[in-house]
Amino acid sequence: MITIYDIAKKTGYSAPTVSKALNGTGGLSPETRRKILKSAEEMGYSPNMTARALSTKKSYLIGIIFEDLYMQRGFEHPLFGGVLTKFRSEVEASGYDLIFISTSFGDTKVNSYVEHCKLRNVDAVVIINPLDDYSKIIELAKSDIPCVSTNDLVPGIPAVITDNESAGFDAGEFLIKNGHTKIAYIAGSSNEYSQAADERLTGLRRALTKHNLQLEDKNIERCSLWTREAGESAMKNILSRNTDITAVFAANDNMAIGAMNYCKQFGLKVPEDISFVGFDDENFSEFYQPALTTFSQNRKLIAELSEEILMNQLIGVPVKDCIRVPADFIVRDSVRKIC
Amino acid sequence: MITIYDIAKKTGYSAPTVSKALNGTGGLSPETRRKILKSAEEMGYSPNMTARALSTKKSYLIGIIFEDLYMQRGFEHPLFGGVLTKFRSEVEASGYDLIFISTSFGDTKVNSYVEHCKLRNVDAVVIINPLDDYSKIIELAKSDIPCVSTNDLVPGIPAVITDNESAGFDAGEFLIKNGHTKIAYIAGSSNEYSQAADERLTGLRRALTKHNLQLEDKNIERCSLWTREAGESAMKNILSRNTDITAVFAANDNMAIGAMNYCKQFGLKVPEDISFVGFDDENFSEFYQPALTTFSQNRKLIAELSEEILMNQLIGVPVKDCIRVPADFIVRDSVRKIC
DNA sequence: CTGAAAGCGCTTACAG
DNA sequence: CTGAAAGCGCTTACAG
Repeated sequence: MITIYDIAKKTGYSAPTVSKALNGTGGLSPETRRKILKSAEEMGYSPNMTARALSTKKSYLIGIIFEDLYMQRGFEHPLFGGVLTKFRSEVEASGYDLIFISTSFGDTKVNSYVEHCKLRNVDAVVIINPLDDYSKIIELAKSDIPCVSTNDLVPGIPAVITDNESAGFDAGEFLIKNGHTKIAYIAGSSNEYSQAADERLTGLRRALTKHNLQLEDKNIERCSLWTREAGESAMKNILSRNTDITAVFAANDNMAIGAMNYCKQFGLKVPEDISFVGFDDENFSEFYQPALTTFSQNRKLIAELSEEILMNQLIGVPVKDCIRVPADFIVRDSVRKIC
Repeated sequence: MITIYDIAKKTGYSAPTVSKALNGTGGLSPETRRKILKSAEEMGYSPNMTARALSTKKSYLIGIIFEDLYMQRGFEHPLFGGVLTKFRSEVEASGYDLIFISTSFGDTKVNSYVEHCKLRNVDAVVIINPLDDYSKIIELAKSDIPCVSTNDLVPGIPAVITDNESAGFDAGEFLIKNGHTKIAYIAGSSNEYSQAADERLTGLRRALTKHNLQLEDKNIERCSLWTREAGESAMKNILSRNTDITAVFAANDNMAIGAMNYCKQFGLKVPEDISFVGFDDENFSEFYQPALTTFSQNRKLIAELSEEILMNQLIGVPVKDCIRVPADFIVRDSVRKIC
């Protein structure tokens, strides 16, 4: 490993001068700067970020909070995986590296995101998806570490989130346009900070209201999970109360598929007897029979905008509290037009 | 931020003594150790890994090489995403953090994995999938940085890889058992370091030979990519030469689906007229019509074993050059039994 | 059992 | 324009 002292010795300058040449700071003469840079190049010098970080307090490290307890899909999660892929390429182009932040770190019993961030000296963090225990995110929001969130709306943390309400509205409009009036809604849980399920419902309601229709309570089913099994049991519950619905908006494709499977078992044909709209555009959704009509969240745009927000915070430019990103509606074969 | 000097001042001991207490090193009296630990706890001390790394040369950082130029699926890649998910949890339990390593780093024109590793002082690196330019991996293999690879076989780097040949053999046996004798093979490219496609072919050949059958050259199609489109054109080429094959082993599900789509277009029914076995068990494969018979690579085991190999290298325990991990065969509906 | 000294590789005032 | 000094937070010989 070659250091600035090696370069200093070789060129006859002092270490601080070498440092300034390398960083383009300080009023060095063009000549010395050139000589130092040339030697550095020849000697194959590369800086030690650890030492630099220690003295400047800037690590060029961005922490990633990425968990998926809940869908258990890890990096293959239909939204989070895609966001991370694009976020990584953006951040690397800006000269930062990505490090995973957890609530634990080996035997040093770190027990919070903030602590792990301090430990590693990260400059900022992107919250792609946190654990269920939001107290640790609140703690992070209150710290002085710049953050951005791509899924949750937490006070004090700028967010870039899919415009769920508009998507819900679009789903409603589409179903109504296709002649459906008795519509059901199924979704997983939401909480104070993660409200996608509620927002999609609000949008759906707005569309129905606009057309003087109603979403009856008995046609709404909320589960704690967002799994296929949850979709199945939600559908079962709805059909046990009410069999005259003609369409279902499911808040994710997983649940849609569980629900459609149940309908088929129940003796209903999809979409002849009952239509479906999902959410997420999982890569299996085009292959399900019938191919599922759904929404694709704009993962790339979410990643780009959140990276921009982080970088702006790092240079002190004010940022918006929350940017909503439209989802793309993908029409396939799971909705039937009824006259 | 509170440092060991703060603890030193508060307890009346020196910084080195505090350091020793915190690390459990040096022959401190139980009493001082207890007092220092207690104060550290009370003051909410957490160590600065950057400073520690600078003085010890140990960062507790594992570099991840993860690219997917080739399938363009990023973290959603059917093999790599799952390996990374599990690898991360293993490594974190061992007290290490994960950082992404690229061939570039901002304006400091880092241009190699080794350089990026030195920059960040990583203790070891896991190669989940590199870029096509293997010279940079060779350079890494020659460096003194401990590595493990989960997909490629590079001299000097221990590897944990799916037992592709056995899987190919199993695919062959299964097809033969179901009465197929005219079998085709389609796959993407391979190279010196990444030989999955060749290995699967070797296994298939071995099964055929065992039963005195032959895999004719005109029934083998190799593409540069592993995409759906590649599968489609491979199938087209084979059918243009020879229409009496009854089964195809495709080296990944993507290609299998492209090929099946082409067959359908061509007027062949799957599996009535032509049977298929794929590889990877993508999450859409169960939904394709017919549901695809395929292999699932054991991502969790690959991750566990490779983490173990890395940790062993870190403590100087000798490790194996290459461990092969069996893939699970998943029988669905895409192979027909012909009498 | 404890601490003074030096060092890890770098940068930032400050002086000249 | 250049360099001596001090410091970032920690650890490792070494001395007592």
